[in-house]
Amino acid sequence: MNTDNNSSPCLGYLSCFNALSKQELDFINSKTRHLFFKKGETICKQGAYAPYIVFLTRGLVKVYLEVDRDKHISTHLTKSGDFISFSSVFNEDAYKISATALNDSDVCMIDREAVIKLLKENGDFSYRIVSRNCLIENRLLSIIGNLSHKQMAGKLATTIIYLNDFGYDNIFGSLTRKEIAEFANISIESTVKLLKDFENRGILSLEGKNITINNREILQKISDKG
Amino acid sequence: MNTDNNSSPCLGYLSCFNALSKQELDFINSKTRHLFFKKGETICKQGAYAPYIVFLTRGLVKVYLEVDRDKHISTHLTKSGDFISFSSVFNEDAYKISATALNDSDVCMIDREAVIKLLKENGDFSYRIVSRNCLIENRLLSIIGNLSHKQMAGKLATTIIYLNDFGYDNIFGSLTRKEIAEFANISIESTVKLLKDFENRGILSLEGKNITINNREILQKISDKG
DNA sequence: CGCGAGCTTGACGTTGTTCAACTAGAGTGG
DNA sequence: CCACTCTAGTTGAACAACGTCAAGCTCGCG
Repeated sequence: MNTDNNSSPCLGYLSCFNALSKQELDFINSKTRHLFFKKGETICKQGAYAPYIVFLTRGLVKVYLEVDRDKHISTHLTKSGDFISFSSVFNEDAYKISATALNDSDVCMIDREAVIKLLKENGDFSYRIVSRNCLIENRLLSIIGNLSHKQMAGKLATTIIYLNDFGYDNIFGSLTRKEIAEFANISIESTVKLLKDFENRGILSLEGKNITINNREILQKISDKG
Repeated sequence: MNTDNNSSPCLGYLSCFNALSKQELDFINSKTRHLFFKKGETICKQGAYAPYIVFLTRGLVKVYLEVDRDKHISTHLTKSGDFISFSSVFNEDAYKISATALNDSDVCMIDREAVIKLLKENGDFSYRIVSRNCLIENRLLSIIGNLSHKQMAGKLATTIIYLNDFGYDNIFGSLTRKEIAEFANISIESTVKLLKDFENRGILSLEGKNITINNREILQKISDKG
């Protein structure tokens, strides 16, 4: 982990921050620290003191819950231009989630008090935050739907579609089988077996880490019906 | 379902709405419809067009996902003074969840455009909404944690603690076994058997619908360790 | 060339759902 | 006031799904 203290206005061009005036942007930039994380490094640790709101400007990050010492479940990916942890910072002083860099990443740590001040003063800014948080809520609800009734094949199909559509170049190259399993919330072994099964049925192709979807419709059907 | 069109300022004394000026309150009240729902009636239907933000002023409501024709999973309860559906209404025009009255309930249906207007204009109001949404997000994360790794006993214990601590008088009197099962996300039969098991171990007492916790510590331990 | 992490495979046991049957109580109509 | 029915609750047995274990494989890297 490396500290880089130039306060370039890296937030300026990004949607939520568009609502800010030049003055407000300067203010928030003065309260921001810019950090670099190498692939594999932990950016947020669930349970740790959380004085910052974390924002990703470059890279790829997985966000996950640590439900037990060795049991993780990934909820979503984050790419440049989105918050890694927003709500974690609000109601209590601890991160509710952990986040790890899947690729080298640049991150802004923004002082939470500064964000709170802006939220209270700038309605347009907070409106955008509310709207963005609602998207996350939808995502979490859909995860709950998946976990609660789908069986393995459906969970994995849903996961592959999510990852594939996330819009990051060669996403599967950045993920191990274990990480895919943690998104699908099934065991590594089941993940491997099912991937092979999908391949045998012509639904997708495996080539090392890479996964190519050949029959999107069937995959979607498996995802839908559980 | 019964319409009651007097526009009493029923929102005035409630936390999020405290941020509003007299003028803003009048405005929001003029955009609000007051409805009565009998026990058992559906207040929101997942997938339906959602032009209103729904707010509960009296009663008890369960909020749940319909993951399949006959498979429901309850995410949380709502009592007077909280929103039933807030985020559902934001990003897309459909409710992401369903809600049913467990007891007779009074509800406000607030025009979403009016709320959006206030969010943009009143930073203090939107700040409170952001903060409240973060609580929901935490709740959803904890549900994901439960679903993803706990086994039956842990799920049920967690559920009983949640329901018991919700702070509604004689809560279990308002819930069927099926509804408890839908909170715990296990089958009705397993719910019944486990409840009896807990009773045999002296952890709780069953008397008809009523459930009394006798040994909170053990229940908490079962909930924690899964 | 050898080591280790990640990956793959099959066998086995556990968990929890499903099914089927039965009971209790609440509401209904004769 | 008593059968009758319908729903909610209860119980046990059988089965399927899935995780765990154990073993072997492969590939990249020192």
